[in-house]
This record gives sequence, C-alpha cells and structure tokens, in this order.
Amino acid sequence: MPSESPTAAPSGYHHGDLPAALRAATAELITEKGATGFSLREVARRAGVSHAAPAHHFGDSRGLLTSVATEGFHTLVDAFNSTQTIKDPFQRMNAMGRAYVKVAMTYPGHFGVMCANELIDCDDQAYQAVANRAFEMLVEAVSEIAQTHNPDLNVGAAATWIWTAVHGLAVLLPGFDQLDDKAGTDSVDLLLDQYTDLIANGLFKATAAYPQNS
Amino acid sequence: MPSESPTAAPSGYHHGDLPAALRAATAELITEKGATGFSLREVARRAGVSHAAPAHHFGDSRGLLTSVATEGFHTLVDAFNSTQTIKDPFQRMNAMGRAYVKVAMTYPGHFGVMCANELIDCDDQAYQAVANRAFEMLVEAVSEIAQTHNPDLNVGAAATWIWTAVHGLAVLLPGFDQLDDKAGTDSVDLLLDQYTDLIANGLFKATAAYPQNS
DNA sequence: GAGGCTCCTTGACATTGTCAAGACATTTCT
DNA sequence: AGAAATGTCTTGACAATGTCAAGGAGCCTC
Repeated sequence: MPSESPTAAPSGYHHGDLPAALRAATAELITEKGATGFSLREVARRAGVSHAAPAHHFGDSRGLLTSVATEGFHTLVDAFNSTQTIKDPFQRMNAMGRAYVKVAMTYPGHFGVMCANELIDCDDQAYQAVANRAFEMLVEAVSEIAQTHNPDLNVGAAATWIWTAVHGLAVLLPGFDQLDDKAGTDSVDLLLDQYTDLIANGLFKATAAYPQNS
Repeated sequence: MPSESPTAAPSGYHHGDLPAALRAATAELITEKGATGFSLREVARRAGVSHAAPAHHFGDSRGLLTSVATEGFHTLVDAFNSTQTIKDPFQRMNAMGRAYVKVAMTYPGHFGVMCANELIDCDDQAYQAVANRAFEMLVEAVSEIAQTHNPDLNVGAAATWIWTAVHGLAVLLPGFDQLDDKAGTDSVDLLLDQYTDLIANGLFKATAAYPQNS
C-alpha cells in the first residue's frame, strides 16, 4: 500500500509517523467493523495516542476518513497504471475491472470509504485529484475503444456506466455466497469476464467473445 | 408513499400512528442531513415523543432505518408495477430505470438507506421480501428480452449489472451539476435513454436505437 | 539559553444509543 | 363493573463519542 506522504521516513517527532499510523488503524478498524463502526477515539487507542491526537493532523473524523479514501485511490491508480502495457483496449478495460475488484477485496478498509460521499469530504483537493485521475484512466480506455470500434460511442456515459457497474459488483461481492464456495478469485474473474462481455456486446450478443489482441 | 402497515387507521394509542410518524420524521431528517446526520433522539424530538419511544417499536436505530428502507422498496415495487402494462421488454426496462431514478429523487430520505447495508439489517424478513421482489421484477423484464432476442443471455448477470448501473446513476445524480442547469427530469430521462441504448447494444452499436414496440 | 514551533495530552462539555424502571390509558377477563 | 393484563410511552441513568480550549513537552533557531 503506497504511503500518501512520500516522506514516510522518520520525519515524525514523538511517534514516527502518526498520520500514517492513524490511517492504518482506521483501515484496520473499518475492515473489522465496517465504516459505521469507525470511531475516532478507538483509532487513537489503537495507535497508542490520546483521543485528541488525530484532530491535530486531520481536523476532524471526516478529515481522517478523507485521507484514507485518498490513499485508497492512490492504490487504485497504481493498479490501473500496471494495466497500461495491455494494448487491446477491451483487455485493458477487463484488467482494470479486475484491478478494481482486487483493490476492493485486498483493502476493504480503504474501499469502504473511497466512495462514501457522506463520510468524507468530496471537495478535498487531494482526494478529487486522484479520484478524477482514476476515472480518467478508464475514460482513456473507453475512448480508445470508441476510436477503434465505434466512433459514435458516448464515451462519458459509457465510462460512467462501466464504473458504476463494476463498483456495484465490488460492493455486492461480499454478499455473494456462491463465490465463497468456489476458489474465490477465480470465480470473480469469471464474473468479470461475463461483465466485459455484456459491456462490450450488450444484451443482444452477450455470448460473443469481445475482440482479442486488437 | 404507501404505508408499510395497511392498518394505518387510528389504531394508535396515544399518538395515532407513531411508527409511521417516526418513519416520516426519519425520512425528512435524512433528506436534510444525509443518512449519517440521522439521530434517533432528533427523530423522536420531531415526532414530539420522548427519546426512548422509538425503541419500543423498532428496537434500536437499525430497526427504524430498516423499516424506512422497507417502506422505500414498497414504493419502488409500486412504481415498477405501473410499468407492467408496457409490452416491449426494452421499453419496460427503460421505464423501470426511470421509475428507479424518480423514486430516488422523490424520496431521497428513503433512498438514502434502501441500499445502506451498513446501516440497516439486511437479514430482516420484510426487507428481504420486498427488496427481492423489486429485483425479481427487473429479472423478469431481462428474461423476456432473453427469450425474444438472445436466448444465450446470462439473465442473472445482466440484471445485476443493469441494477448496479442504474443505482450508481441515481447515487451520482445529485452531484451532476450540468443536470441542475437544464430542466432536470428531462435531462435525466435523456441520460437514461443513453443508458438503455448502451445496455441493449453494448459498446459496439451504441448509437442504434433499441427495438421499439416489439 | 530563551523564545518559538510542532506535536501531543489533559480535561471538559454537549450529544448520542441503549437499558431499566415506572406511569398511564386501553383492553380483556371474570 | 372491577381487576388484571397488555400495550404505549416517559423518566432517569450510564458509558461512549466528537469536538473544543488550554496546557505541557520535546526540538530547533537565533
């Protein structure tokens, strides 16, 4: 997990790097008890500091959660970046979907607040910047599909629609019992292949494989 | 808005129908301050009862929110029901999407908790029953599309994917500034037409209109 | 070594959710 | 009709939470 502040060295003072420790404790707590089970004082306790220490770095609880969300989006952007080598835009889109779900499953504490509009400050600059960057990377892939396969495609609408569909999948995933029975990751990838198929071909030709290797 | 308890008559005692009044106050409060701004005591205050009165009817705050969510799904099922007269499954699907968004915009207080898995009790029987019913109605429309246009369609995956996409649209809607500039409802319907187009035809033939009137 | 700075602690306050106990109107039983 | 039971709501209390104000303690600079 990439640290949000590149100067994660022992620049710290009493604690070493309290902001990072608080983010880690927050992610851990949310993983255990969900975003609503979060408590500023409990996070402080886990980090071994007083209950008001977080306020100094993050203002209020919303600030801390926003920072965790931002960190999560940085991880997502990194994951998206590693799909850039894939030439075929459909395969890249598929890989981005897998990356999205993998981040959600690997860092549930971060994922739980990344799109929690009510808990975080969506107007935060650092948050907006990295969140927009992530979305833009998807837009780029869709845009390339439009150029190569369908110039009339409404790129913005298509990208929004793909994002929300994959996000919905990632959100609903923990509730899918049948997935727990199987290998887990494998079946998720399978589901994402079905999604890609549907997204590429729509309801009419859902069984046709999307184009491979350009 | 349909009452959850059909015996909404003055069966009540001191108050008339306190459960309904509490649900209404909850929806109003969430509309104003969001789902996280909700507070049991504030709801009790608005309903003019003591702070512990809600507990008698709903157990805890989760119970009250679950009841509001259930009421919201009843409204959605009603809205879905009024689309049953539409014969063409694509048009019906489109109408269901519009109904979904309209419910979300008309009853934001209910919509804010209908899918808030962390705030409500998803295992609640009444909630599950009506939520499943709503989803099943969408599955029926998709299933009909499969029968008439694409027998190989993965109906379950397609329905899930449509649901999450429309849900994502409804969630993101308040943030779309450009929609506020225009007439509002009209531009939302337009967006939904684009969605329907994308869902029906996929990324390849996105500009082709979906079939009309069977 | 004195002032200033950042980092963190301590203490306090209003507010919240939940529980236990009780009050009071209505219904049911006899 | 009177008593008991039931359903409905109130009151009081408790621990926990978020936030604020004030202060202390380490470190740096001059």
